[in-house]
Amino acid sequence: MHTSLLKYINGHTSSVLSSEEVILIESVFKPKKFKKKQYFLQKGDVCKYYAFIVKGAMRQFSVDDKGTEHIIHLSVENWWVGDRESYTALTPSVYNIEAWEETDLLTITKADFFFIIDKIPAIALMIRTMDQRNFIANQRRLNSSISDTADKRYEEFERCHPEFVRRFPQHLIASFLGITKSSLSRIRRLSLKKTV
Amino acid sequence: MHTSLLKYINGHTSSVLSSEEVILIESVFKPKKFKKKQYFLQKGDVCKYYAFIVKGAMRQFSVDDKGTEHIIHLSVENWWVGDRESYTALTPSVYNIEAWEETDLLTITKADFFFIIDKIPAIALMIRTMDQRNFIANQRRLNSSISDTADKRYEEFERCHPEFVRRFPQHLIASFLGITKSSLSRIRRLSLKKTV
DNA sequence: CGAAGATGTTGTCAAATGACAACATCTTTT
DNA sequence: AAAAGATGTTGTCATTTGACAACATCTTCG
Repeated sequence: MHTSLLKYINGHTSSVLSSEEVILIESVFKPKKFKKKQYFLQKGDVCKYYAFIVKGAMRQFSVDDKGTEHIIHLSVENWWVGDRESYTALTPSVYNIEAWEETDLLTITKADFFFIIDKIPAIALMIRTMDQRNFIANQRRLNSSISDTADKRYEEFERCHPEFVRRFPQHLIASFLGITKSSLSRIRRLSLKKTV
Repeated sequence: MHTSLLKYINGHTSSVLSSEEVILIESVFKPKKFKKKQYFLQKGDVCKYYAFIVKGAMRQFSVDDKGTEHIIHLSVENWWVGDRESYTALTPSVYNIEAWEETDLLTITKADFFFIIDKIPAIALMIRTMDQRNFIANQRRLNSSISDTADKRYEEFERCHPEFVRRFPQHLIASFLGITKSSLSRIRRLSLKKTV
């Protein structure tokens, strides 16, 4: 169960984890299984666990006054899920996180995470790299959301994340891009005409 | 010149910097002055320095095919500026960073930054906290950009960053929010009618 | 002072998008 | 198999926003 996580950690660092480190890591990450539609986090609750996705897919979303859902993140294998704000500040989350497929997670508490950050240099490095990537990805998404038109954003999304287009239904992707499902449907029809 | 930076670093950690650490920090951060409209980073160049703003204000923006500028960040005293992606990957930046006012910076190279991260625990902690905050801020901005209407986004911006509204012209704020200056002008007129 | 530039508002029109609903498929559940 | 639910498309109409231009201030700089 932990092998994909260990690979992930090693992938972020030049040295290899020692066997003591591996044991420590395996002791703090608790495997949990989620069924389709099962919630990992519900709005109003504190996010007690951060989690590494071993297998499956999840979505993080907010719900506005009108009851409309807005997709914040779509995540699959080898990604992390959790609400960082709630996790570190211990405040009630404004987001929901739900399994979209049968999902295997490796969960870790805040205390354990802080503990292994200090104990294992590779983890500290991994976090820095993760934050790094996240920073850049968010920057790009933000840039495209204020700079590009909806059809360009979708085109870009399709190009960068073809597996997501296959794996998540269209209305979730529309919501991720900040448009309605009808609008995305029309954008796709028009872009088809162009290429044909 | 460095006092505001030292305060900033101490503000992120419970312990206080030792005098050796202070000397090391002062040796790697080089003060630089920028005049209004002077570029700190130009699209196509590698971002060789990250910088702490001691005094002044800067803007980071992209320019699209049509020549339209899009504000990515507006930054003032006690904020950091730089293109993290270009800085760490040493790739040409797609952004411009320009002084909007007379600005005093404390700049640091990537090599020096990595060096002091390993040497000074408080710096490592500061970076983690910075990334943390950035992560959360970006998450919120992203959430609002896909969930809220333009008038709500402006209202929120005004509420959270009143000093920015005073300090930067309206068309930059419009661009930051992802709308045109005309549109923002109209949104403001309508919101005035509501409150009156 | 006068010219040039920056900033902000408004008008007009077109394009993009949302809201809402109906409908057709397709999948899952009972 | 039948029913229920999820997904995706399309139509209609209203609203928002963008594009573009004109204009009024206001500031900056020679």
